[in-house]
Amino acid sequence: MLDIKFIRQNPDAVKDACVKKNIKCDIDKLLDVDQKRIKIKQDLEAIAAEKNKASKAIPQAKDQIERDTIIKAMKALDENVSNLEKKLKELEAEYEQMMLVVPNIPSEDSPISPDESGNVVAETWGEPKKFDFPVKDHIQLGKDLDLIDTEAGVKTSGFRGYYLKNEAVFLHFAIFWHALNLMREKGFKMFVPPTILREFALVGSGHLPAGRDEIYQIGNPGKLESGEEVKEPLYLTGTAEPSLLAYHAGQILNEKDLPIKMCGISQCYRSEVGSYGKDAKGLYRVHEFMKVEQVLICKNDIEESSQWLETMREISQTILKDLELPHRVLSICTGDMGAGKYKMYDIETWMPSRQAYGETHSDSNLTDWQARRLNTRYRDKEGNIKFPHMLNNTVVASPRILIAVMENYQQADGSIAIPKVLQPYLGGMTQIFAKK
RNA sequence: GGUGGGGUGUCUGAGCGGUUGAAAGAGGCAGUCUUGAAAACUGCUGUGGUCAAAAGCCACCGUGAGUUCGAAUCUCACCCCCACCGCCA
Repeated sequence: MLDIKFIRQNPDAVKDACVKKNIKCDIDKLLDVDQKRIKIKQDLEAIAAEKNKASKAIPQAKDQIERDTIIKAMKALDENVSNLEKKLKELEAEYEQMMLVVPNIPSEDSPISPDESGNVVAETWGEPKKFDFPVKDHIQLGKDLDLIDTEAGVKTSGFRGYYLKNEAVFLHFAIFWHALNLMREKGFKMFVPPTILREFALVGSGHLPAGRDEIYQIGNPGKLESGEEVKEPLYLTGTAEPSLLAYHAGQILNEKDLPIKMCGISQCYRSEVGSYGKDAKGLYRVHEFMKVEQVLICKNDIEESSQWLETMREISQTILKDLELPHRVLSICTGDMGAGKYKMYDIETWMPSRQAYGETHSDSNLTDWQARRLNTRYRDKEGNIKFPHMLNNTVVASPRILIAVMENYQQADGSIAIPKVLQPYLGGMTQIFAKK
């Protein structure tokens, strides 16, 4: 969410952001609704002030007659109130709905383009390996070495279901262990956050209302006295980011406690309704996976948060470098970055079967856009209350990262070598062979 | 799932129809004293809106609705927390 005062003063900058981000949002209408609601609020406040004054006079009234006169006057004041209140309620609802859609202003250095074709390669690390034998994809490797079973997965859990098996299970957790250790060294507070979330957390992070289709909703049945069922909507989150950020929702933090560096490991759920045809095979696009996520809350200082965006990108690249996986960094263009973002990088890791880089990480600075939604604030040294900047980035997500590991580490004999850094987590295992 | 007790500011905690935006204490900030510190004493210390700012005004005591001239206080529903019982990884 942007500051309404900012929108009032800079309507053109906001409209420009809508165009660059390819987001439909009628700023003129928003400002019109804003003005109307302010006007009604002022009228109601004037009435409330009169009523308060009269109300205070009642206990001082010297007799019943005087009291009745005042009460009569107050009732007269009430005449228009319910009408105005009804109107205000409608306007407020409309206003809030619109405010949730207004995008953040993208950074000056973000590439401008309506879609992902405008993303720019910012950095490349490592050379895609040349194989002197025909490469298999992770699906084939997974079958041959009995590591992945998608047929059974689909049987039990439907489209995009999968089982990880045997050494793949250990590989999966070895990667997470390695990631968690790195994050602890970097000074992050560690969390296993909840994945069943209330609406406000997802509205706060910006995943709602825009991403409603992407998110699984579950019911929390309760019963009214009448026997009617009521449900508070609950959602399965697609990332630890909302639960980590919402941890501080509604709080006023102290500047000396910033930055707050949080790291969460959680299961992640994505309905993927918008991508039925895409990546239908294998582990690339699945409905549930596990992810280590990093989140950071820092001062409202664009230079500082911009620096943290780079630092968080480096942390993620450290994991990929440890795993010796070739990868590249994309500077994401305005049309591909999402409404709340100021600046965004994706990291893509080389996947031999695709003969291409595939997205494995996503690093974003949302400045104060989320903090305003979550009402997370801090008091600076001068005592001013401000909204902090918030950032998030993938540390590592599996099984997607296993695609890169399995495919890049496959050997001529059909086995898979274990990356050196992971071997200690696997009891010194160096290679995965086909089972007899 | 059942029964009982609760949700008040940074925290503890009082208030249970009308000068209560809210006692008291703790904490925090500033000052006096002190070589310095501690102690003691004095003062200040919620958020948001109107609003860019001051004064004024308005709103906020878990959330939402209601009763009333007037609600932190009464009614209803919901959410959450605590205790005990039941069930359970």
